[in-house]
Amino acid sequence: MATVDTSKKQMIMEAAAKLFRDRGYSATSMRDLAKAVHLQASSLYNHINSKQEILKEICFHNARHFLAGIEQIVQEQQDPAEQLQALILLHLRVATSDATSITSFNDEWRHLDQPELDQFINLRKRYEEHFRNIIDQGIAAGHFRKVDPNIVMYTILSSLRWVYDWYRPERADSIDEIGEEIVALVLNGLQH
Amino acid sequence: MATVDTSKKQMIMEAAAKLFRDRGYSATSMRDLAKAVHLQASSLYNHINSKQEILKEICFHNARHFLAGIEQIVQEQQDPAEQLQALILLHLRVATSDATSITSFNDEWRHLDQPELDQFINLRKRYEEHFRNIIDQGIAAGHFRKVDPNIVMYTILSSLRWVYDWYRPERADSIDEIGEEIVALVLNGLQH
DNA sequence: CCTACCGATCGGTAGG
DNA sequence: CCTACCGATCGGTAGG
Repeated sequence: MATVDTSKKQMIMEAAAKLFRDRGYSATSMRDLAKAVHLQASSLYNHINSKQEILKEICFHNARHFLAGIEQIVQEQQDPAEQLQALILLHLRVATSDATSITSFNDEWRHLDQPELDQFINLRKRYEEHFRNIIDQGIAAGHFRKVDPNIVMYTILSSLRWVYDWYRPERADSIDEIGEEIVALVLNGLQH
Repeated sequence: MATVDTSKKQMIMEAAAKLFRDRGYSATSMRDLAKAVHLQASSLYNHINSKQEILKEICFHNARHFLAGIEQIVQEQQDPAEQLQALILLHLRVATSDATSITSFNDEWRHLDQPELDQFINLRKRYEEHFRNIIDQGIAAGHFRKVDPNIVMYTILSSLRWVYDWYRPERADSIDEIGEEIVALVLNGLQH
């Protein structure tokens, strides 16, 4: 007995991610969420402990995913240009497998309470340091032009972020084609 | 008599933009806003009509600003590469002159009620059509590689969007230097 | 998993 | 510009 419980929690988590993405954390009420999974608001608390807890799980699940991904890339790939390409594909792969949750992760983390807020920001900083290192090494090795690593990093990260809001699986272009275009744009630029 | 009223409303609007940026529209209460301008919540309503109205003014002020800007660029500049460069500088100029309001414009417009929500989305569409036209013409004239105009547009728009969150006037780099780096990155790419 | 309900807070109004 | 207050809604609990 008591085996479907985890899947019910999963359903709640996914409905919450969708609502957080569409309306934001603050504008989503527990009654909205309850309605989405056909429960009374009070019944949600048999599966989750609080609204904050849902946000925490979404944010840290994705943060760990990205951090583990970039650490693997840094270990496996040697060439900075290849690392950068793998990084872009990592973002796109995560985006397509878990698009709703990642938008909450991107936009709603600021509603985390302390101390989780600081913990989250630290995970993000660790990720960004890896990212900057890749660019620094690309410059040092002469593969990249002498650019500001911060500007390049934020330009790439934000262009990938947009894909989550914008990409719809029904579209003709596969996500790989979009990835290749972004990689080409960043590496080779727009001009002939 | 009654002359300082407009400046008091301005103070409220600016405080609201800052709060909307930092906490989001829904998580900002009228009591928060009142405290920021040293009033009682009820006294706000001598200067503004509703919380929605504040959001409306912020969103449409910026939307009109961008639309007018791109229409002027399209008329004045001939070369697509120059138009693109002028467009990037437009975004950065708006960002530095009105950084807080623009973040609300970017992130909080979804909390607009109807029919303003649809009106806003239409303004945005008109802006994006101009943007795509510039890229299309650049490709047709042979100035740009054969890229997906949508991907290029969103990559550029989102990389500029990030600057608002990230740029602090105290920093060493001037906004023009950042702009030049982004223009160079988009036009020439990262690789040697 | 539900009914019934809690104290707190919300956007906004009445009236001066 | 304030005091006093409205009905609605919030996240969450008690108890079964």
